[in-house]
Amino acid sequence: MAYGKTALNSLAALGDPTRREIFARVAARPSAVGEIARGLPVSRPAVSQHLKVLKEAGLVRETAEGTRRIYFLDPRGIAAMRELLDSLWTTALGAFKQFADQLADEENDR
Amino acid sequence: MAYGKTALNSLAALGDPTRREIFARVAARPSAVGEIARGLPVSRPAVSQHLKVLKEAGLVRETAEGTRRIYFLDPRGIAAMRELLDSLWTTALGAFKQFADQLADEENDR
DNA sequence: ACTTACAGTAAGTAATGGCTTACGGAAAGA
DNA sequence: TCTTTCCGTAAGCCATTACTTACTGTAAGT
Repeated sequence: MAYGKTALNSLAALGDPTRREIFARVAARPSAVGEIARGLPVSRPAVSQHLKVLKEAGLVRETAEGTRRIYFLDPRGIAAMRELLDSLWTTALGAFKQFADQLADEENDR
Repeated sequence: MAYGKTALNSLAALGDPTRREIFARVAARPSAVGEIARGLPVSRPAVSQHLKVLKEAGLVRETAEGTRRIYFLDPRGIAAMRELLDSLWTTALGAFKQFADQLADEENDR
């Protein structure tokens, strides 16, 4: 529980391939739901549902523009994931260095 | 497709809680499958399956040691995720700024 | 007021994914 | 070679969830 639930939810939200694709499109450029759905192999309501998950995960936000809803990246969610990853990265580097040294020693022993 | 799909896949691999725990244990110290499974609420084959996913995501690698398979982190996967997140961070800030400016303009128009 | 365009929600179905048990196979020791 | 230890794979089960169609609602134009 060392990390925020937000970051963990974000990771889980990216578990679905379709949702990853939607996320990538929103990341490329803020867009309306219809635009995002266009070209995707799933229906527009499906995209709406995915966007809801991404929103609850803190990865995207929306703003109304007429009857259209423009979705764009939420910096907070991205930041949370970055922090989580940075923390993992630190401990991982330490462990890996130790392991690499050990491997090198075993090489020298032959 | 502006970003590497591989890195997104890596992030997705960390979506499952059990898989995160396994990844954390491997991150803490390179270990064999049996060691990792010990203390976990799932069976050893389940751990094997999770490790397979993590491996395909480029997050871990393995080396044989007798009949044991030692799993350790793959720094390249971690690095790829960091680069992706850094890139996302930049675009997220841009999208958010654009959103904030737009809101400010609409405020002024009233 | 009527229509059109856009999007979220409900409900039911299909598919995915994580888990288990059972099995097979390679390495090391007796 | 026989046994033991370690591990990956196969098959099937079950809970979750992703998807579709149908519906409702809101904003804007005519």
